[in-house]
Amino acid sequence: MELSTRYTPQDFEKAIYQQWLESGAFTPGPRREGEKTFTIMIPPPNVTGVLHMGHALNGAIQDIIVRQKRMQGWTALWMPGTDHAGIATQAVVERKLYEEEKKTRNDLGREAFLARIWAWKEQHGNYILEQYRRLGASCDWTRTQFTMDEGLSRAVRESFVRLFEKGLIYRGARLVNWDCVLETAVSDDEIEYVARKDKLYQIRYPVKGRPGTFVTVATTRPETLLGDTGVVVHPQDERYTELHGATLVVPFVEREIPLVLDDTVERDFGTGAVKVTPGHDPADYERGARFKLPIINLYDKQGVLNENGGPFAGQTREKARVAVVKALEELGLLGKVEDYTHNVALSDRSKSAIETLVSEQWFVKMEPLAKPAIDAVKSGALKFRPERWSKVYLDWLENVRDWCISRQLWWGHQIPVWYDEDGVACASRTDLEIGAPHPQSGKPIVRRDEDVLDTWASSWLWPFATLGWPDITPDLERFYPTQFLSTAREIIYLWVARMVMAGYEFMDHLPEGQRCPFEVCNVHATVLDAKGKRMSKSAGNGIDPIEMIDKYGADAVRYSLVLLTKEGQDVKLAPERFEDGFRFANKVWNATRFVLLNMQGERSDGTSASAARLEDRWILARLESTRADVTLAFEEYRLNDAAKRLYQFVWNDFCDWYVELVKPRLTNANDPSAPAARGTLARVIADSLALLHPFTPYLTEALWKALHETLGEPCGQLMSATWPTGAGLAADPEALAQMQVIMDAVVAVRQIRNLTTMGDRTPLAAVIRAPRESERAVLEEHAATLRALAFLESYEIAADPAQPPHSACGVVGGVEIFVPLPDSVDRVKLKDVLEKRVEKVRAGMRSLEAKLGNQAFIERADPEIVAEERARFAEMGVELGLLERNARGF
RNA sequence: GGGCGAUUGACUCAGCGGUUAGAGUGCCUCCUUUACACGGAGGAAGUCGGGGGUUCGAAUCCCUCAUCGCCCA
Repeated sequence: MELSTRYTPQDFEKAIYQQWLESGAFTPGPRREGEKTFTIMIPPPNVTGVLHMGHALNGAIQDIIVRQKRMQGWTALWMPGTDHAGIATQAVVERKLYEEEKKTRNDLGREAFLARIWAWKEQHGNYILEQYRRLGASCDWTRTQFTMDEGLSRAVRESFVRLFEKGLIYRGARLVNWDCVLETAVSDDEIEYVARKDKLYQIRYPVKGRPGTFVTVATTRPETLLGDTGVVVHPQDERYTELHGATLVVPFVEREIPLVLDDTVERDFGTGAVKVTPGHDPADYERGARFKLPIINLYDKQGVLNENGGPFAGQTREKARVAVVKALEELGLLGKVEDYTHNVALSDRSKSAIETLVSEQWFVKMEPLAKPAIDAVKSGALKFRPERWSKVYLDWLENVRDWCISRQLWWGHQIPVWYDEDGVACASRTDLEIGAPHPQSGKPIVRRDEDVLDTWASSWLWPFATLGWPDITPDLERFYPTQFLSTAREIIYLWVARMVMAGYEFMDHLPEGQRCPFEVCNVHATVLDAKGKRMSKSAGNGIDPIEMIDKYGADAVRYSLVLLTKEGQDVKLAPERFEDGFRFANKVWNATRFVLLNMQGERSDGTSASAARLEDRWILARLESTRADVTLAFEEYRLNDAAKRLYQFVWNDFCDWYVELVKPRLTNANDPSAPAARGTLARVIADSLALLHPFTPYLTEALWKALHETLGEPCGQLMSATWPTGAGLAADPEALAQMQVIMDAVVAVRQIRNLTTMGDRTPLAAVIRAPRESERAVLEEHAATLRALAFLESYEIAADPAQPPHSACGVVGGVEIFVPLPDSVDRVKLKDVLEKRVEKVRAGMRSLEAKLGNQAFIERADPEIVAEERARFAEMGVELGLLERNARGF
């Protein structure tokens, strides 16, 4: 296979993905005796979703991990799917219906409308999963799940009925967040807070029986005064002492309400008097409950004032606000009106202001479910990465509130509850007929609950419902519990905590210790834009991952993201950052190309060839330490460390040094060490491709094939190959130390070349003074290597040779390298360099000297450290001596 | 309002108790040497946000302040 000189991912990514799919390697094979399974459940994206950079990052993380485990021989499963995103999807289809046909869902009726949503889902619902494929995701697509599919639906119903029967589900009138546009309750988590410039209105409440006396309160929502049932002040607030026990009168509706003493009031805020509207504010609701204040509901489902609105009944919230303010002004009850910026709660979906109101909803009692989920983290059964997120998780669970699970929507799992004529509810695993007898009361069933369940009421079952639960299927037994979950921080409560609760609650066929749905919860970085702001659709500052994949290739996108994100640390991302990964991919491509061009159709065993030279041993030792480091990093899910290590190995060790070292051996046809060089090249590049494969799967897969074709070796695909084991490799500290001497010497000569602006090719002679046997022996033995890399024409190595006249000097440890220069070359810069280094080493020695002269250090520091510092001091002394002597020599 | 994180060369980030503080990009000089100019060689560039403290020793631990940001309410 001929490789182009440039890395062009567009040429092969699609074909390789197709090859993987056809090979069936994404699907775990048949069950094997003693197999270890490794499962990742994808956080199911919304069916309406479009891949954003957070998905891309998270997708890359999951794929990298699952691919590496697969290569290590685990039975690896990455389970894909989508959720039905109740409100979001219904809203999309409703909008479309209105735009195209000017119809509402009510025009169609429930059944016909649901058919429309299904049709939409069939057509568009796979979009985001297709995008995951572009990324290279090795999900088992044969198992793709959707939360509205039959399997998940059965699980949802089973879980509901079980909780209902246990008394953990109840119906009650509670304060809920109401979306007046979509006309449904929404959970706390479907709300976003937006800072908005508004007005703070002061309102004066007349005190009953004391004309001319008022209590002034401040509010941003003056229309809610119609629902006020009290005003609170702090008992110690002297401004109100004489009004204790007074009764106030709500304007317009003439309701008499008490002035209540409450020591939780912040005296310093505003006027110190606070109106209480228990029907429409969560804090007021609690306060109202404590003082047994009545609850008045002002609004209907659309946010229009009802009969309790007195003269304002029939107006919308917005209109009523204006009208109330105007009327207050006319009555002289309006005080100061100030500009005020505060956070307004908006519905995620409709972006309308959330109204808080009391309504009948279904709730799940969370406290009993939370307990095992708390223990899971406390006992270490579940670990967060980074660890600090466990605190966020625990805080939420320890203060958990009951979960409002009913939604006034059509798209979703309809609540499996039926009522008899008295309104007695029962939950059922099978549908009940209207008219059939109620299982408890025996009276005829008259209706089914119309509402559907919150989407999270299905996705919290994801880790086991996707594996077949409520049946205890072979898949469930094989893949549950899973090992790794990776997600965004904002759904730690929404999803992660609930999945853990569900695991403990429903996996009761397993012993307690095996119920937690995953061992590790990885909380990935948040992707910010170049200015450090969160990427969002509304801000329009997002970078489209697919656009980046088109431009740079999926491998570059994956690698760049991982290179950029240290575990969980937020990342500022500009589109140009993807060039990092692209350049690296190009480097890998060309390094492999170099190897292929030099192979001679065979793969000699570089690791045992007698002609192996120092650089061969060195690069193999570097390969081994890289392999070990990368493998360990994977075990600890430190992908950033692994990616950086590989970058450094491939680019610096292999390309910059080894390939250059080996070139002369390859071009010389008679060099007996050429086969060893070729063998080493093949070994290193093959292992490098394998180690890189999880990060850059497409590129390495393509190169793997090319390599083996060139070698004439049969090979399977890389994604199914074995993770490098390090067989035949050794740490070889001797080779590492010896190469270091050579490399330092090469760099010293190069520095001289650059400083004297002599080109790389100008032939130079060198005289090397190496009084120490250890260094001299290495330099003598590998003089040819040094000569080749430093482009030396001649060289002389001795313990104490004479310094040639008019020469430059480089000092490396105890070694001096003299390079005689033509008279035309100005040596001033060389002197500067030496003097600068003298200063630097002196400074280093001064601080070391102070340290070693400090009695406390000698006595209290670790003796090993003291010995090390002494040795370092001595070594620096040697170097300083040489530097000083040579600096003086100018 | 509560919690968390960040602050290290021009930029993006590593380093988290003992280094003469690192990398990539950018910048400067040189090099078209047959893997790659999406390249190679060399170089300049940082009092590690401010102030206290702990320690023989602090970029690293503690306190505090400031700025930016994220999550939650």
